[in-house]
Amino acid sequence: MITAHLKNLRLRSEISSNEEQVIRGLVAETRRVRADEFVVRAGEQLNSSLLLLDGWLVRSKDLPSGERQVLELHVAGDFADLHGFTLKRLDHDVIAISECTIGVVPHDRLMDISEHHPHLARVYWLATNIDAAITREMALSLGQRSALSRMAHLFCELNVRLGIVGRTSDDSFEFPLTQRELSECLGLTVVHVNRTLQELRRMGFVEAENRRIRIVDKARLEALADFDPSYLQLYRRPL
Amino acid sequence: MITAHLKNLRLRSEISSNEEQVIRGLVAETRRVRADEFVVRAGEQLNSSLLLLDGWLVRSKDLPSGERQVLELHVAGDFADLHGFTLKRLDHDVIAISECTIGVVPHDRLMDISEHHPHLARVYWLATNIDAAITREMALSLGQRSALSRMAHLFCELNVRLGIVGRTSDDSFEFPLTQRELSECLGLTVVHVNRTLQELRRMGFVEAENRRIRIVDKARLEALADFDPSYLQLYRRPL
DNA sequence: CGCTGACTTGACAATATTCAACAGTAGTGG
DNA sequence: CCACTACTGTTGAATATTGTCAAGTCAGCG
Repeated sequence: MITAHLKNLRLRSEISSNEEQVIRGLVAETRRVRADEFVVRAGEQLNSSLLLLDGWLVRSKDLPSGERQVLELHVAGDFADLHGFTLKRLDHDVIAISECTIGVVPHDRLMDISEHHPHLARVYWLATNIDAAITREMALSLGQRSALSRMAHLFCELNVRLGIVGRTSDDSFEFPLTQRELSECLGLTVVHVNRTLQELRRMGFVEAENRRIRIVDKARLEALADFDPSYLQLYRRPL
Repeated sequence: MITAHLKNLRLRSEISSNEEQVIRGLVAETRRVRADEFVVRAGEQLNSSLLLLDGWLVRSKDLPSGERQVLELHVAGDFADLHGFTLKRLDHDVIAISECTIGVVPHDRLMDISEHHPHLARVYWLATNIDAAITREMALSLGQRSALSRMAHLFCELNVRLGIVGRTSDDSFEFPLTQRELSECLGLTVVHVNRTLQELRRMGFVEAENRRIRIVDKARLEALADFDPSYLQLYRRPL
């Protein structure tokens, strides 16, 4: 299960077999959570971080008025709150979208990496920085892209990220979000998401049914989305 | 000049005098850049990071169609691209808004911290994570807040961040952005920013003239913005 | 069978954008 | 010193995009 996580790391930098052993020793226990469960609440004091082994999580923030914005979607292999190691209290909630299997990583094991494995510490620093890059791209979407382009962009990104961890087949992937949840990702209302999704279908760019997205015309979808995956840092670098 | 930077760090965690010496030795050279100059371009290979000593910088991304979104505003004391140390290529540009003084920090000095000063390495990891939290709050603004509330929120945030580094007096601060640049921060058109700013003035919440913002009614501005500064992590924690 | 939640549709309203124009200011160069 | 240019801020009118409200279908489930 942790292989998805290793794929993510190895795509971006060299991991020695010794480091692999350290990584394999990170998870102290495995938790199973149900859909819609709050996994971490904003402001709560943390002493462990969560490695998502299977399922979907979101980071989200609420306004007092009740509106919710999803700031990042997490899939298998992602560290959902590695930034909690230094922040100690998150500024956002972490909520399960589907049933999830989560590896609990105590902060003292991350502290051990920080103290004794500087290269691996940089690998994980990089991981939080890639995370931030994904959030920046989302902010660009929210600020500048139209509803149609925004939705297209999200599907393109997920197709790449799920591909890395072997969760796609032929540009299609499981997508457990309801249209309400999707609307919270895109900063739109449910009604408008419904219409936008229909438009993407009508144009023949995607199919969406049975909690599954299939990208039918990838080239045109990417053009519509202005999708350039370089923000995902899909290459190996020395650290 | 580096004292602003130290204030930012010390607000969030303990810095020993030995660590302070290391920090004071980070800047290899000082650069001066003019307003509107591109300081870093997206995709460019990096071997140093930039500590902003004075002036204003932005991180921004462009769409092929020419729209620009500012993803973060940087003021004195901020590391503008510390994440470049691990990323090696940024996903965004860094552009000077005003004339700036910038400390150039070679990556080999950061590497030295990573290898030999694990606590300080965590302090800087924390810094990039706080940065990401600021971006998340901006994404929340872009996705869920109205134009009026979004603008109010930005002013509240800047008032706090500038206050930390001693750049405010009595809830007022220099604000060198044009309305066009402000519109790129807020994901709005210039015309709409003009009207929104007038509305904030008309309501008696802020004054804005001569490249300066004065917050007149802070309590009501913060209420309008739903401003809760906890995402800025304004407390000292053990690391 | 009657709920409930997810998805869908239509009519209408609000928010923000576009386009066009003009005033004021600062800087440039003759 | 003045004409010229360019940029910034401002305003009005028309338009587009997205949101709101209300209602209805459909499937799954106790």
